[in-house]
Amino acid sequence: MTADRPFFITTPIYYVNDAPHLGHAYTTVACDALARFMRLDGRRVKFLTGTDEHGQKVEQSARLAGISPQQFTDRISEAFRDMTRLLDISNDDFIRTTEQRHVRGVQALWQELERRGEIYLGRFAGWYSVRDEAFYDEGELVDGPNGRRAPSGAEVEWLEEENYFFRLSAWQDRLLAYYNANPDAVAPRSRRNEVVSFIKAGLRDLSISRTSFSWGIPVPGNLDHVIYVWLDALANYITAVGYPDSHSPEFSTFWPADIQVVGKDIVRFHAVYWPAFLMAAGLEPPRRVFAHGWWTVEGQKMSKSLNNFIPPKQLVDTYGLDPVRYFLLRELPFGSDGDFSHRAMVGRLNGDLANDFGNLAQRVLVMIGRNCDGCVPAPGELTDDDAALLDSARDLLAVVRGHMAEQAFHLALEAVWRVVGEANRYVDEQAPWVLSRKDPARMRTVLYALAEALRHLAILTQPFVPGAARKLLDQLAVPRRARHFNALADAPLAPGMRLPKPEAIFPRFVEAGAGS
RNA sequence: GGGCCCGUAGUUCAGCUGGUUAGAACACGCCGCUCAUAACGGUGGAGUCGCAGGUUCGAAUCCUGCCGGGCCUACCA
Repeated sequence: MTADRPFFITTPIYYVNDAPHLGHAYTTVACDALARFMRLDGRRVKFLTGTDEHGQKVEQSARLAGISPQQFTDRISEAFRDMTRLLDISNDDFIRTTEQRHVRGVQALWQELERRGEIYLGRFAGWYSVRDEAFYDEGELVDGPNGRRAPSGAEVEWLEEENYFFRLSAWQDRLLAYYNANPDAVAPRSRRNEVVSFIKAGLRDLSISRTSFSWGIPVPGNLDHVIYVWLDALANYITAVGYPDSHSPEFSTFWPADIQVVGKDIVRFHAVYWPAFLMAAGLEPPRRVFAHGWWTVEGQKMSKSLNNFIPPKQLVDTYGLDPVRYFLLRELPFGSDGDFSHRAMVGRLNGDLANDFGNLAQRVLVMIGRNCDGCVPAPGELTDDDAALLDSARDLLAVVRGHMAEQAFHLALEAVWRVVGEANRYVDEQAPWVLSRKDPARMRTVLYALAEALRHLAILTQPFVPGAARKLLDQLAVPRRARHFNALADAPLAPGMRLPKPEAIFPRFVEAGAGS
């Protein structure tokens, strides 16, 4: 038993410059599935998400909108909270970098780094792009029509700033040693290799303060500077568990995080800077940083020019929440890039969900309703066929658990659906509609085996399609307290239990305008 | 420029350290069933394994070159 072993999982905190879209939904849903899985498996989970609210771009966007940065940030941050409700996200906390607990924690982290001699005051000079909020090397600039530009095409200007620096260069060897000793600390493997070769290429000290804008956390002891947004943002993962009070029960229980899920674009911040900051402050790095891939939409990259960012609300309104969650987790290996298309979405929804799983539940429950007085039937002696089906269902937890330990959602779901397929074959082979006339006792055994298989499937799919799984468990009259993974083996369906009238858990998607 | 990855049935992809007729899912054809959300089950056809060489008794699987596509290469969710 994994009694109460803590599990801390985080999404990135989302930058409030953008409205929530498919990409944010993806990261968040993946974390939610993992968090729900671990809770059902008996772990004590803390699942954190939130918003990143400082920086020059936010300051500018607020000015454009004619409101204060705080008002601006309140508004967008709320949109992300709306998204968690929309997607039925089970986060235990939602942190904002403008909150007092965070500001205090970041300043404490700064002072700790300073005390340990990891920070020094220097000068930074380079080509700066306001739009990108980034400095570029001479060699990175490209020639444009109006002079030299950033690789992104943004205008650049020569800027010299007094900056505080973090001694990142001093951590190169220790980072390499860490990743050698912990080969799974960055996943998937290809990302780890990228990170390692990046570190091997040599690390320069990192500028960690800015004087060109003020919407940020002030540097303790020097109010001309605000703390660089990444040092600010990354720290949310520890300020949310109580840092700087590193002896608090919350902190010692949950830090280091078990897994921090990020998009592949920000893997370097999380796998190079972040562990360096932590080690420099005397703290442990996260156990794993997992970088997932990017979605295209109908074969095209999501971009501002195409304006094809899909709002999560639109997806849920069109397909329903559970189908969207299922699609995101089933369609491609976590870590790979993929394409979101209407055609593929409907294929999964009607194929996997409605036809395979939903219809299986329906045909079994309807037969029970008609032939067993609407009560869980009492089984007789089991045949080898019955036992084979039940064994497959019972073996599923271990298989799924193994895949979830590696964040292989698509394999976990594939394994579950193999049993769905097996159950459908079993229905056809046993033909309970024939048995209802010829051998009612045998029919009851068959329907019991099917109902019990359904119970396993419903319990195991809770992390992925919580709404539909809940409906199915209700229809099987499984009590709320018997829905965790221990109940799989401990609480089989009780014959005689009255079942409610069955109702489709995954309605088919019918194209608008499709003839009747 | 440097580093890394990929190119396998109509489509999306599996094929680990080389070894009998190259697999799955979806789509398609045929058959069965009729409990069910016109769902389910069975069965079948379909591939020059990017191209050209090489190593080997034997390569989709190793090596070289070429063509095509992608990713990383320092402060941008």
